[in-house]
Amino acid sequence: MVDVFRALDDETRRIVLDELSVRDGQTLFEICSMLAIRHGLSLTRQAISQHLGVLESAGLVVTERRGRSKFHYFNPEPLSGITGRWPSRKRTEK
Amino acid sequence: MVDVFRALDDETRRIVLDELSVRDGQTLFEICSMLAIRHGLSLTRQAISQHLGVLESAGLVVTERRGRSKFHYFNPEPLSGITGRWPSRKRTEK
DNA sequence: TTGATATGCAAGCAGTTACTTGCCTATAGT
DNA sequence: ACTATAGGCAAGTAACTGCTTGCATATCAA
Repeated sequence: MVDVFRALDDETRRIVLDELSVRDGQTLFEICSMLAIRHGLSLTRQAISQHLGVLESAGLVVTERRGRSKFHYFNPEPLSGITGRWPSRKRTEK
Repeated sequence: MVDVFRALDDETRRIVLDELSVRDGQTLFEICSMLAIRHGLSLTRQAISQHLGVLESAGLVVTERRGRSKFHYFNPEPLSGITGRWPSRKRTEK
């Protein structure tokens, strides 16, 4: 089980979340193409697969397997634990 | 300049933010005592000083030096960049 | 079945991180 | 001036992280 904070401590993983938040439900190969073409990241498929594993372990990505493809979906719910830990006191609070 | 995500990827640093959000403006030695007594963390002063340096470099802590003491204040503003990057789509959005 | 596609597992390597140890600077009190 | 207090700098080390390479598994199409 990976911590949400650690999962977010990597620009590649953050970009993956960016991409999934734009187009959800992509496969590993689609994500590889996205990162290579649109972000100039020349990583191997395995490297990206490991990143997806970290994101999934942190609950930020949920997957669904159909046939030989695995679809990845962005789950923003764990992000609430971050700002929820240090609730920024509103100035309207007397 | 340290990334906010990296600064948060450490439980000790997160606890420091917890402590400062409860009692702001503590010195290095006060923070050391807090971590040791209330959290059972037996770290050296230098280790905690380095953590404070990371937090300050990320903008999460601002400091003010008076005499031989340095006071540390929690600045939650950089946290807005985290949830701001992946705005959780509200369900009221059609 | 044969071959191509989509993904998984695991070992190894280089760079980074957290922590310690040792020494140094600066301020305050006597 | 001397001592204690509060903090800073830097090198070294053990553990971890991101990435690659190589091989294996599973699904689909012919």
